[in-house]
Amino acid sequence: MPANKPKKRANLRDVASKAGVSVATVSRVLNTPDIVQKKTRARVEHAIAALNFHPSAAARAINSGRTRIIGALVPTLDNDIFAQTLDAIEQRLRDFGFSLVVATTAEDPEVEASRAKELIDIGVEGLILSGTSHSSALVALLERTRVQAVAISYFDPTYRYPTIGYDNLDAARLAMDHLVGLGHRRIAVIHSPAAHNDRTRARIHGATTPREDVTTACFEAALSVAGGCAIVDHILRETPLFDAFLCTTDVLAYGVMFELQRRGFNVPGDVSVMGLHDLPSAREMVPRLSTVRLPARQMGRRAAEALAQWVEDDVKPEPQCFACALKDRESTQARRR
Amino acid sequence: MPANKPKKRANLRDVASKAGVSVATVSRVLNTPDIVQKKTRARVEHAIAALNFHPSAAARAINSGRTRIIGALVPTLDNDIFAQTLDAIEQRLRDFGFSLVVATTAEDPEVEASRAKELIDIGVEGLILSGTSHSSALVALLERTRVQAVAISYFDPTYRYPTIGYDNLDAARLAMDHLVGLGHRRIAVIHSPAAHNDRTRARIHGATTPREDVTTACFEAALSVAGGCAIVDHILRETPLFDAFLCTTDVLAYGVMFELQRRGFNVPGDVSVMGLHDLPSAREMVPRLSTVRLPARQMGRRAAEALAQWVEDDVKPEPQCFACALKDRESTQARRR
DNA sequence: AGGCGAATTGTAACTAGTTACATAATGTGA
DNA sequence: TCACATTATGTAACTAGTTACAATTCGCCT
Repeated sequence: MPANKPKKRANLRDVASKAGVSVATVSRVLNTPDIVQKKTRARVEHAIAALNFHPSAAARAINSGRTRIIGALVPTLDNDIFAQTLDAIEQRLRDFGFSLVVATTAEDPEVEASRAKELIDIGVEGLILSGTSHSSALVALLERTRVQAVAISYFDPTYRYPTIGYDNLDAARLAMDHLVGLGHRRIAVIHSPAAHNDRTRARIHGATTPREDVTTACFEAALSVAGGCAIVDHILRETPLFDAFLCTTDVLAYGVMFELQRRGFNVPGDVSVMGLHDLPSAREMVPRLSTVRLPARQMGRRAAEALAQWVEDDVKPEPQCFACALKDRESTQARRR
Repeated sequence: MPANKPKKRANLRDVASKAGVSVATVSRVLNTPDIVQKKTRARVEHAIAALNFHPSAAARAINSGRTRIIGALVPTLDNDIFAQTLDAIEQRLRDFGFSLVVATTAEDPEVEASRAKELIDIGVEGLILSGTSHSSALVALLERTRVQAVAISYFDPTYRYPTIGYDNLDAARLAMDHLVGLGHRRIAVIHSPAAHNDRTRARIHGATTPREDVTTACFEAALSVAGGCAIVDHILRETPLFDAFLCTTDVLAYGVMFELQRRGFNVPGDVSVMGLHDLPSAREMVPRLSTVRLPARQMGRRAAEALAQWVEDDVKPEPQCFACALKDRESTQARRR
């Protein structure tokens, strides 16, 4: 068989020789078409089409030193806790001409560091991290590569990277204030695994700040609706019913509420349930879930634009704390006398 | 002020001269360290550390012609319909050494085509599409650039790109069979916007295939839990209660069920509700949602590995259809006589 | 017709790596 | 101690673009 054409992708030189012009002219047609004479341009464009030419992003990146890619490291894509934030990030990054690469960390700092390394290896110009619990390897890596990073879902103005988030402790306290204000005294705090998760720890902290006459008991559940169901099952096996359940995330609150209802308890008649996040369905369920609204979309938007501007114009963003808001709905009510 | 150091990122040449070796040696230390003498290697590594050197991904890509990036185009990240699939894709791609770039299309083929263009411009080696409704611009683009693509969430072995999904029509029919088998005769089909969405249309089609004695009425709702609530509100305003609601996605079923319950209807006592997807919380809610399980994770895994192998070894994957399974739970029951 | 300046286009040197091939250094056996 | 094979390293030419600068072309005015 005769050597069949290697069918290699055409490059700029191929186009230039086909069109009978120099590489510079082709490059101009690509980048500043208006400074090229119409006739020449047409010839080049014809050659481009004929050769099926597509410029190589890598070669461009090598010259500009820019990839216009931002990476986001999130614990998991498996539930919708990050959905709205990621959606907002992706859309806002686009406004600035950046693309988003996503990697999941499974809530493990070592995994996170290695994912970060991979992202940097593919050339991301900035990273969006979740929270502030990161391995020293990650910090060293960012230091070394001078890749910019912002941390979301947490607020700590003293942190080495700008944090763009909300006050988790305060959000939980807001929820607890509400429950205590309704007269509840024995409150179960249901939280997701707290290891390596400063956001969860802050929420637990906010929920368990000692208060007169109030007793709290913490229970760790798997971060899923099923996890919320399971922990209720566990609790009811061991303990008399609490006055109220404070869940550090809506996902758990869903499970808790479902399981309580399944067992015949009336929410909020027999027991109040609070969530934290205000996922889209929280206000649609029955009863509508009382929760603390986290500014997920706002935060995503702001983090995206802050990072984009940092990368683009080298203006380090200020840390920013968005307010959380109590959403008093139907899953909580005053304690029965 | 004296010319401050440009602080440019060090490159391979800098490292070479600092270590007193050639660029080839530095490259070897990076890629095949074992063929470099220990002493030399140590010297180079020291220089690398001293200069804070990190190889440029772009320069590597230019040589290998590889970026090891795969792009995924999904309608939205806003709800959790794609969460599990994306999670599975991301994880499986990692096994093959690929990263995932995500872009959202807002269910609009024109937007999709332009996002695809952007992804290809940043150098993705393959694309994961949702369904088979795509603009001719997108098809032409893929043709031109010879970027491989697989389509998920749909099965059509005749489609120009390999489809790795499930039979939407059949899934809906499965649900309808179940409802009809339970004796329901007046059935409302609640679906998300069908424009440009072959998956939704196939489901509607499957749900509305004429059957003796059965009447169906279709209602389009916004794709959200709130959309499901709103459509129930609308329906109850106009029409006597249906025997059953068949929702073409669990997200809508959640809303439908919540709103029915809120209005005092007993599900499934007064009316049955079926979903389609089997999202993680479907089996946890009260009553547990009867639905048809879509193989979201499996499909994501398979799509990722199929595309990875296609890109890597040039073996075009076979279309693949995963089975859907009826999940008969508590939100459906036989029609009251 | 010659000169000037603006508009186009071309040449070649960059960007930051990889790698084929050549060369140098070392080790081993006769 | 020489021959030969290994092993280690260097040189320079690649990859695919961008761009500073030089050269050419063209129109227009005198």
